[in-house]
Amino acid sequence: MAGGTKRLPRAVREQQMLDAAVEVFARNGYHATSMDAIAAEADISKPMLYLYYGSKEELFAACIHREGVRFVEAVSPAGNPNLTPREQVRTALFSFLDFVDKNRQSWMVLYRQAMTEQAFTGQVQSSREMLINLVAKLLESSTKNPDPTWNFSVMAVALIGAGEAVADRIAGGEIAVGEAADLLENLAWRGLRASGPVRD
Amino acid sequence: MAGGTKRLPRAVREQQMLDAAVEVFARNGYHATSMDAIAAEADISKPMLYLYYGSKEELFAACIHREGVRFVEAVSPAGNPNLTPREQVRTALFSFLDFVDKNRQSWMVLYRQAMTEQAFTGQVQSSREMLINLVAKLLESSTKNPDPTWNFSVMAVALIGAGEAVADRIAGGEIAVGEAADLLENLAWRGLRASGPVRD
Amino acid sequence: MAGGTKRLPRAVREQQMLDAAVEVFARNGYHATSMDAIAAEADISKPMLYLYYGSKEELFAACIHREGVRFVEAVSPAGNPNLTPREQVRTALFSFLDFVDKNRQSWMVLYRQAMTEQAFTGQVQSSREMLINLVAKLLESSTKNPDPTWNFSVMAVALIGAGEAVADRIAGGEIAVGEAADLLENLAWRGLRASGPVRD
Amino acid sequence: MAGGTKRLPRAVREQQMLDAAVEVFARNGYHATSMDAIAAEADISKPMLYLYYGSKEELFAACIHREGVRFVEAVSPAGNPNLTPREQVRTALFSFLDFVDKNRQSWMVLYRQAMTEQAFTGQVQSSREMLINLVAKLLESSTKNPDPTWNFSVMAVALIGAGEAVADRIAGGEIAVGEAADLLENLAWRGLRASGPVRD
DNA sequence: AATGAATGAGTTTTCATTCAT
DNA sequence: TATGAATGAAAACTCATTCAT
Repeated sequence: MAGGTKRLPRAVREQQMLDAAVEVFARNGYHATSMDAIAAEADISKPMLYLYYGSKEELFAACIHREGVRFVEAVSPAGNPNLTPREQVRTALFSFLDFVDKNRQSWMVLYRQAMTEQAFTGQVQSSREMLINLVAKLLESSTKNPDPTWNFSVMAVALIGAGEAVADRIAGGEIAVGEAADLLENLAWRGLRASGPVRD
Repeated sequence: MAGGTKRLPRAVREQQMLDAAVEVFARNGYHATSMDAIAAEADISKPMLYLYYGSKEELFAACIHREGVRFVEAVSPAGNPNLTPREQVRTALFSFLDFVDKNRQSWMVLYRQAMTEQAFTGQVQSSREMLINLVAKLLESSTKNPDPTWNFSVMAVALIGAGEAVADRIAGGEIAVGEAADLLENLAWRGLRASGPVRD
Repeated sequence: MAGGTKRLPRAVREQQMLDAAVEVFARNGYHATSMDAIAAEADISKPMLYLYYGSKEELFAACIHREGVRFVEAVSPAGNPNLTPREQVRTALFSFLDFVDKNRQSWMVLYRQAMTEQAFTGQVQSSREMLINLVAKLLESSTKNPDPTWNFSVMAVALIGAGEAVADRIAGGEIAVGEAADLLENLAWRGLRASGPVRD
Repeated sequence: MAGGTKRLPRAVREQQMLDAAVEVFARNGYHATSMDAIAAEADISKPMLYLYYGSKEELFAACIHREGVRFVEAVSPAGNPNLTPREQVRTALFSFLDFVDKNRQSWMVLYRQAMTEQAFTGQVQSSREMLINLVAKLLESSTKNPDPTWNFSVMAVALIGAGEAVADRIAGGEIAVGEAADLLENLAWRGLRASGPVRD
């Protein structure tokens, strides 16, 4: 009853729907979310959802697309070529974690849901792959005399895995962005020596 | 029809069922897996599943329990106190990644599925939390003059996140165990310097 | 296919469904009635039943509620205070038996089914208890110098039991309303002497 | 595990099974009772039930048969021709209500369950019909100058209905046998005048 | 005589999806 | 544009019943 029967321009409706969908998907997961629940959250009728997005799958795809774009927009400005690699890493790390902190639902949907749902891993994985390659390149370019046996790609996987794990804790409100960024930066640059000599 | 209609002793059937369940859950995820599909895979009738495990939820719980035990059994022997911390880490890393490599479905079920399913995160998260604390302790004890601002717990989260990400690639057959173990060990001990001086 | 595929307003469909449900419940009993059978009888799809009534239990509850209301509406006008007690009893008896005669399915559902189904005895028993108390009061108030050892409540139970048994025969088409009403009235007022001196 | 694997003579086993079946049927009703539950209660395996009784329906039939015989055996001695009709009624009433009081489960199964279950009403109804005819005869024979319009059969239905309703309360432990028998006897012989003149 | 093991057939319930207005 | 009404298809779960030992 709340929303009435307003005629809204397409663009507005689209956002309203995506907002609702992201909200509910983030809360309950893809499978446990029904179109009914999304329609209710958006305060519109179910046929509207189908009119605009065709199917649950497409709606979810639209969600991860929008949130993915937001994510990229938030993180990409970090690649400022005037900075040293370490500064670049630091900036990127911070904007990444900050985005997660401020857009917990985005993170949930993109990471927790999309990554797990067979039908969508592809979409997310490919973006992720790009990011990994990017980081791998960055690592390689910032390393003098690279050891030929050294696999930068795997290293990038590990670093990003570390980042995601930490991001997950941030999304859960368990740790703070600044602390996490420092720590990850140190881990990358110095390993566990960060806190003092490690006994070997 | 494939498997015939033998009368099997309870213990055997239990394993046969769990094998099938793990297989299908790993392939399709918890929600997308129907009891029918599991019964078909195990070449038995659905009521047997219910007779032995009571419900889909309990069946899945039995899966993660069995795989969890396997996992712990495979990894725990690593804690040999005669080794240096670094050797301990190296051994643990290797047995972890080796287990994942040889039990890809276990990893899928335990990590990808159980972690995502609202109803089961608890079970897995608590084990994970224990592991994280363990690693945090290990880090702390192996560090001289620990920086009081240093948060070993977050560091453990990051390292384990890195490990999980790498394990995921191993489960996907994309990278090799030995290489991955070296790399993670180095990351932990030396950061990115591993491959040579990093320009700052 | 028989009934066409019209879009009916909610209120109409509700009644159509209840009609079908009462029909089938009365015929087969609660347990032996499947939602499929009711849907078929109502010439609609099963999901509609769930959309409107939520569950088989709630659907049955809705049935006994509607029939209960009908019953009360049919019987309650009898309580006209201008009549003598005996006239009141006579009127009430007649409207009760007449209702049963004209709404056999209602009686079946309310009495035979609802009374027997563990989950619903409560609902019906409490109405019945009220009726019994009402009758007990009526008996007490219409009796001069009541014997203090006399248990009006048990008497009410007996009389209502007699009424129900007779109603059951009426619902079965075995006896006629007028005759039954006379007889019960006499039984209440005069016992078996009704037909002449009883040898002791 | 409790019962072990004793070899019992057929007759004993049969009773053991019927005891269990009556117990569970009385508690949960026919439909809500599973063969599993009965087997468990009897502490035997399900195939035994089928070996002895063929099907759930036949098992239930055996229950109502045995309980019906018990019932008749308990009540029939009442028909002592040396007694006056009123004494006969009094004796019969008492033995009936006493039986119900001491065999609540029998009553539950015979009256509440069997009467409601489509497939069994026949069996019980025919016994009931015989009883009704018996009472009708008794009424007729004990009445001088019977009013030709007087329907003794309906009167018998009413009286037995009253008796059943009261018996139900006795089975529920709500009222005592003696009181109930007195009351029903008075109701039959004197109507509500039992407690003093009724205002007309 | 007795049972552990096994299942076919059915039940309630849910959900993505589509008409008719 | 917008929706109330409606459903096909499938999922989880149960139960009476039987077979092989």
